[in-house]
Amino acid sequence: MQKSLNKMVKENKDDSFFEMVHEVVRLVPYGRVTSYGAIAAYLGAKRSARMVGWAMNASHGVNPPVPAHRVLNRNGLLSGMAHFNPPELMQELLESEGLKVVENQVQDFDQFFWDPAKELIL
DNA sequence: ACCATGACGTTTC
DNA sequence: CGAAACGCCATGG
Repeated sequence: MQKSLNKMVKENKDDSFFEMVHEVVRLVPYGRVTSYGAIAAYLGAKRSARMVGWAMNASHGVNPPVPAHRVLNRNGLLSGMAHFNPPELMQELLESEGLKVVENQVQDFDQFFWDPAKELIL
């Protein structure tokens, strides 16, 4: 699954896809959330939402840090919580930013939704 | 080139 | 509401 550390280090100059994803996620404002699909769409590959999620897998330990807790699936579900340490951390982070989470789902998701393609101006 | 693997998304049952 | 079937596509073996 993960590249060998050796290869990782050797290629760490590119990471193009991961880099872009991380970049966008870092731009998500405090207290706002977005979705994998929105990010993928913003990057021009709206059918590659999976790749976005995959990129998040590589967001552990990168610098600067990536606020992965602000990235949810299309339903506002904390689909990535299983990858946090501990899993409850994701929800706690969101709640600490003023969001309400019930049953692993962000309330008023559409209200806090931040779409890079619409709110971000290059 | 083929196959498996996903922090996804949409549709259908 | 949950589960499953597809579609999608980058990466790795």
